[in-house]
Amino acid sequence: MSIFSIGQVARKTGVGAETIRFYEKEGLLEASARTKSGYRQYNQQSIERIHFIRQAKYLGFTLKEIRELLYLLAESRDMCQDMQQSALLKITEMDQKIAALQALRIKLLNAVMLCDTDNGSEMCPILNMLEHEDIQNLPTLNG
Amino acid sequence: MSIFSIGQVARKTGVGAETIRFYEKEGLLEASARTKSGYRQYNQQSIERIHFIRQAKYLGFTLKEIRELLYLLAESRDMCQDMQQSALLKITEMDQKIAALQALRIKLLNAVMLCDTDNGSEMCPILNMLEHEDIQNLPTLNG
DNA sequence: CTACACCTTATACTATACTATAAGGTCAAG
DNA sequence: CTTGACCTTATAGTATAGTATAAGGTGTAG
Repeated sequence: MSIFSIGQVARKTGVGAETIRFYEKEGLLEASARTKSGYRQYNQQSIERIHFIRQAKYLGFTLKEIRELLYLLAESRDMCQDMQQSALLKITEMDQKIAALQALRIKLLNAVMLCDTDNGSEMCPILNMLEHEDIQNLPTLNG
Repeated sequence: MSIFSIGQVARKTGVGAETIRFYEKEGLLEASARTKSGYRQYNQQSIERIHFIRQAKYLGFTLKEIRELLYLLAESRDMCQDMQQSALLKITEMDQKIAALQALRIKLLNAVMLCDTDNGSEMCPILNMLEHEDIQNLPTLNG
């Protein structure tokens, strides 16, 4: 398994090296192994963990929440009742987030659909896009 | 149609009055009507708009993005081609967010399912919950 | 007409999540 | 054996999104 320096991980993940150190300080990344001279050493798993953090951040979770998520995901093997309850709460929260995003998506799509499709020779771009299947999971309108 | 003071709106939305003024300053809420003495006046629509802002924030959008979303939703009637493209981009982004959340949800659910269901007399809480249909849209595992 | 809750603006402070800088140590290439 | 790109820590600065405070005006109840 190959080992990466903080700079290499930074380039691979698109996250600044200072941010990676910051995540370590904040307990999102466990303190990595070090070379004799003190350089941090990372592996493929570290990179995936950073990707996970960025993704969760993008989905509206705070670093504190992401720390909890990582903990829940990591410790699943010996999860106690409390942790399971906590995990189920998170899952329910995600269900609600998904439903809310779907509603917002449809709202915006409806707004777009109100456009005048008869303006000149150009076809409404939304209809164009749908024909080319650039949009996945087309919902039923007003659904 | 009834009219509300900033304090009433704050109580109705659970958002501080200072935050409502802050949103106005940031262009998320149009400058509201005023009484002769200068008091802000809000209506039901203002309240819905604030709910929308909070919801979108919760879903991981920045205030800047929310300002754009509000604009796209409001101006749909005379949307030009550019705005439509912009709206479609947002919809695609939301599709990706939804897919990512669904994936994360399943990941967490899988982690929970690894629990030992034979620990004493108590049933695994996840199975309990599923039986009681507290969780909507049960996904196929590993799907 | 005076409390008291509420409103106004302006300004300052806070938390979160980075991002940059300084001062110095490491390491491979030339 | 020095140059330059990299690493280290510590500390300071920034952007975003509020949150609090000060100093004062408004409105209604007693």
